[in-house]
Amino acid sequence: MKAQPLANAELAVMDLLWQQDRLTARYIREQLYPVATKAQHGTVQRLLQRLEDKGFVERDRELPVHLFSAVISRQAYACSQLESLADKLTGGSLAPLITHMVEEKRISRAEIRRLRRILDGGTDSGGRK
Amino acid sequence: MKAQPLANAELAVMDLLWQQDRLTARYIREQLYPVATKAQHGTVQRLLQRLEDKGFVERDRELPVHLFSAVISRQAYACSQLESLADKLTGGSLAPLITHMVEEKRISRAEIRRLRRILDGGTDSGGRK
DNA sequence: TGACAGCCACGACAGCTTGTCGTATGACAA
DNA sequence: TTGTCATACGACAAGCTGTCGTGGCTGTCA
Repeated sequence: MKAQPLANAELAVMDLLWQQDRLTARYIREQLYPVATKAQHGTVQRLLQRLEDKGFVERDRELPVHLFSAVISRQAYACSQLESLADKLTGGSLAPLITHMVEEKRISRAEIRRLRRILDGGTDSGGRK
Repeated sequence: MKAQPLANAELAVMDLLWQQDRLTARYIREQLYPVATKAQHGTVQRLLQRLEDKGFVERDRELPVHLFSAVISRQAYACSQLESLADKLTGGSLAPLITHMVEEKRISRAEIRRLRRILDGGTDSGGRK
């Protein structure tokens, strides 16, 4: 799953959809523009439509007021971004990235412990590429 | 170190500078545009100048033909991109990213072993945040 | 010295994306 | 019928990216 990157305003919309599924455009507008002028209706609709075009958002057209929901999860998106980062910079491998972060002490010990626990779980279940 | 993202053509230049330090603009042009028309001189110069403005590249003006070199390493750049990715998507933590990748089996067992070895080294040396 | 080649500096431009706005249209209730 | 709300979509400015062209400087060679 190769997801193209999201721009800022788009990410803000996705953030809402990742917090709560099935939102109306109106609710999203209220969150993003608390003091809404008239025009911002259209802005949010535009963002939602583009996100739908890109395959990030799905809309339920049952009711006249559509309900929007995220197609891919935040973690799946983050993961795909991480993969494309690794592809571009380190030949697809995470090791050089993590190595550098550990050497530069940009990961706390707590985080390192947490990561190790995750990786320990990873080989138990017989990870196949 | 918060490095802004690099565009494709810029990344191609950096790739060359990460492979060999101290290159002339001419050499870079020959690599990027093997069948160079006249105009591509300027293109490469432009890219190099923008990279210099952004702080990615340093130029040695000693000789009339400048020598260019990368200011930040590939790994440092990759690391900063990874951090900004984590900041935007997972509150700055790597754990959710890695968790998802392990669960979805997007990391091979060999890679997991390699990562664990890196992390084991990380706590020995008493990592301070 | 003069002509020429190679390089640097920089202005300019088209194409694309992003965020925004305005308008047209349709559904529905008072 | 009129007003309200939502969708659909055309349009646009701003920013970034990749590209090109021109002008100016420096060095070499006849």
